[in-house]
Amino acid sequence: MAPSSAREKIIHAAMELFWLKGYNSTSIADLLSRTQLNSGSLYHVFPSKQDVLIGVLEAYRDGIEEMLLAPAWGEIDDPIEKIFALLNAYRAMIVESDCAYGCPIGSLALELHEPDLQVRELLAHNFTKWTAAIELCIEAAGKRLPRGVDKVALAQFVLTAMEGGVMQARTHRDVAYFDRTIAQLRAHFDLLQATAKAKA
Amino acid sequence: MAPSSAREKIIHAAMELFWLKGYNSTSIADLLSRTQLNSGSLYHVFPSKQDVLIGVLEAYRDGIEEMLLAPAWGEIDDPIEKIFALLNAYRAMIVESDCAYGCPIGSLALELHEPDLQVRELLAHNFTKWTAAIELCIEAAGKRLPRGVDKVALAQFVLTAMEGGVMQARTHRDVAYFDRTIAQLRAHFDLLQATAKAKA
DNA sequence: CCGTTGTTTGAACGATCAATCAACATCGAT
DNA sequence: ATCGATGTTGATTGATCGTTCAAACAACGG
Repeated sequence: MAPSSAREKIIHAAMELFWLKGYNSTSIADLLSRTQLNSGSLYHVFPSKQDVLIGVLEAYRDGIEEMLLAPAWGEIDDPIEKIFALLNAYRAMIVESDCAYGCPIGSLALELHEPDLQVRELLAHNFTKWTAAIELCIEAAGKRLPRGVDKVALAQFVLTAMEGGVMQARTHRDVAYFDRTIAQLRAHFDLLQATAKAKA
Repeated sequence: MAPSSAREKIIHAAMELFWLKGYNSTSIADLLSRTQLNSGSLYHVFPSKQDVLIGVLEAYRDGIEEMLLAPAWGEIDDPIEKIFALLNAYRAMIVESDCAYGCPIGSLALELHEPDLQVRELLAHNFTKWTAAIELCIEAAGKRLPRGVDKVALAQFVLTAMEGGVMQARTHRDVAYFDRTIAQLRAHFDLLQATAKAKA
């Protein structure tokens, strides 16, 4: 690990702390003790705490391919299996944290009740990039899905299932809630594929 | 409106403020100015801020029938339509708040990162009562749904769709994201009903 | 009228928060 | 060696947070 700049250190620590404790519950002091920096250094790089958040959201946005999609997909080729492999990566995150933490973007999206325009747009952009990746999978599935299917809506539905499943698993501290949600989504995809086949 | 007790005033104000601003961002001072009470009065009724939260979650839990289900269902009899009528009630909440606020329980569930056991159990209980109501609808739908369908999982899937749809609508400040999610859920129910019919 | 019990008052407390800034260190360029 | 630019130090600030408590007040039975 190369000696990272103050900026990188802060972003790295903030990504973890915001995920663990949320934005409001993470104090500047938390970030300083974690990074071994002083407040002046932090404020030299980021004008305010919100700018740290913006940096974090930009890092998630720019890293979605290599940090999330690539590790989740590995050698998987089948487009529909790629969707469920991504969902399985979230499952692993849930299990790893004993059902305490879920999707960092989703948590922030619900925690920040009146975010600035810039923050809200970054949250939205993160969601959009996520669903765009799913959309590509759906497109690649081609004729296995019915002709008339709304690809945008279906991709957003996958995100919905992930976020809703994560929320319930976290609340009940039980992955089974996530698993049942994904099983239902799988059933939905199976039904779609069956109808596509029937019409062919 | 009868002269309510201090306890009722605080719970009422807290339900609104926690919904609008979240738990952490709502200060005791906010509650006091809203209720025109003094801090001593509040702490005479609730030992701590967390006890206010507990009171709020109990109020939601105990009021789900008459505050949520009854108004949403009105004169609707068809069990499957009752499900979508409930979802439509959430849609109305989203629109009314200009896509700023969603499900109060879901927001709290994601905002509180390390809640006490009692708080977590109350959050979970709220979800459970919600899905139990959906489960009754699914059961009432009887043979319109396939025999082997997992009723518990399907009910939780409805909650998933609601929470995920609300989250996206809030983040994008656009109800269309909620609508697309519900449309997908409707498609899922339609497919289930079609297969139930085909097998009959 | 007194005494008792239950409730309200609101100033005050210590903790913690995000943010500041004058002084200081580092270092490449000249 | 000197200088300016760039980055760092960390004590300090003022605001706000949840919470406390001695004193005052209200209601009511005896």
